[in-house]
Amino acid sequence: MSLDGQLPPKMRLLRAAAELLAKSAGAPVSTRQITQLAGVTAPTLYHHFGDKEGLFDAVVAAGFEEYVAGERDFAPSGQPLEDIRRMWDNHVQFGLNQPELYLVMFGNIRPESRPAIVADAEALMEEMLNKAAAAGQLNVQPREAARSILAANVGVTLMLIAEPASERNLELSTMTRDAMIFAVSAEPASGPAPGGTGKSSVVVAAIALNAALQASHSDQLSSSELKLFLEWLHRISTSPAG
Amino acid sequence: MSLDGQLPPKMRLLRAAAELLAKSAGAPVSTRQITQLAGVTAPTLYHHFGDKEGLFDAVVAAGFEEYVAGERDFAPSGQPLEDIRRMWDNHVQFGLNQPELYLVMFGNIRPESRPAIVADAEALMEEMLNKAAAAGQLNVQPREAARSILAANVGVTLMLIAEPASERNLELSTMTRDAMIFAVSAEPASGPAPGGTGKSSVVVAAIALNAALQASHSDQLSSSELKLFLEWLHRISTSPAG
DNA sequence: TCAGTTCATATAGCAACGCTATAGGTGCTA
DNA sequence: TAGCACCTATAGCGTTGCTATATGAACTGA
Repeated sequence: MSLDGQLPPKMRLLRAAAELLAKSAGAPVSTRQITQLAGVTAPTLYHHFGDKEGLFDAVVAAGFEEYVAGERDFAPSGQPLEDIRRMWDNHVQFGLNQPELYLVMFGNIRPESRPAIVADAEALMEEMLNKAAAAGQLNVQPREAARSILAANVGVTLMLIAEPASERNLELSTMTRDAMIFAVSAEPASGPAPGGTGKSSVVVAAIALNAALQASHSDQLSSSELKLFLEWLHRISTSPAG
Repeated sequence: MSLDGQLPPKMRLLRAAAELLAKSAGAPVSTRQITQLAGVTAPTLYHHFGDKEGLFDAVVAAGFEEYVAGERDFAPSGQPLEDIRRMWDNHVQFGLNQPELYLVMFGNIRPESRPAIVADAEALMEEMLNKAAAAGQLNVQPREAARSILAANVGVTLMLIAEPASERNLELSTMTRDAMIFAVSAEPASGPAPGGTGKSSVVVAAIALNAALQASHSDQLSSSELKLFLEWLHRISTSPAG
């Protein structure tokens, strides 16, 4: 029940802290747990890391190496915005794979004291956005874009971590991701714009849906279902009190 | 040095906790501090609130009242999306005005345990988005839109709180805000949804009708008919591509 | 070779923490 | 007046982060 291999105590402390942090389902990890698992006593921890936070910072630094490695671990696709998309997804996945570590890294917010890790992550994203800017694909400054995208990325990841694993819906991530990337990109808008000048009445909405259904050929309903659906739609849209 | 007015101990505890929380610049607040300021002893706290977290939850509940009041404290502009914008700004301002309280409310993330406050805030935003949907101004489900917008809103607010007050740049907020609102909106002049996956007018119309039906109480269909009708409507409005 | 110095670890314990077993006081109802 | 429910206090438990002090090991210079 101890990590007393040949490694020096400093390493054993780091590994013990990381391991306990990963296993502790949100519960706080005590220095006594850590030192016991590492097979050392309290003063050793404070000799090497100053205090508990110093140890955690060191663990975070190691975690950040892994994070950065993940963020770089794919060949540039040649499309910077596509790479940003992958960075986003990697960020979310990192958070979901190691939620405790992620919370220490990005969730441990204190007023007026910015974790260094956030600045690093921003720099990483800004670097990638610079390529997009160089390719004329950005309509805002890379730094502002990076801050904005990262803020949303962290917000989404925190939300997903807070949800029960069974209810997690990654569509929240992809939707927010594409919204942010689209907003900073300079791609010329193309395609038809849906018309939605309707008022809030049920009747108007039903009529609009009716017209839209007639025009398109949606196959979400079978023909018999569609027939009945249209009949009800008609009944609603001819309702006197909308 | 104590809040021992005529108020009952329960109230004094609540006020003491709120006051210490507001003043403690990020530092943790102990139960001993709270009980001393309130002029009571430890068991009183645990009698009324169960444990420390229960007391904090009560403080948060009071804070949430204030938050909700702020979110509703403006006359509806008639333009739901403009109201969403104001909700966003109010959210950020609330966080910057009371960072400690905000961090307890939205920053205290633990894996797999969602703060009730988040669900409430989502419901609040979803309510507003329903109006936008009813007006045909949304191209995604109000619930998904609310989750996405709120996630980004929280992320931005946390980032701003973490920054030194002198460096805070609210443009981060407005930029992210407009990006999110634009992404979920179906405004004609605005172009298609991000990524080129524009929703067809059928989907927009179906979402609008759905919202309108929820809002009104049309009796044109029987309850069993309505149930099936809504199910089909859902199938249409979640269709991957019109 | 050996005293002097530095580094690294252990023993033991402090103050503060969240929390509680137990008991006493208060005010209401019967 | 008796009984009961509610509320608060005394005192203290176990755990927390951290440290004053001491001991051993390794290196250094004469």
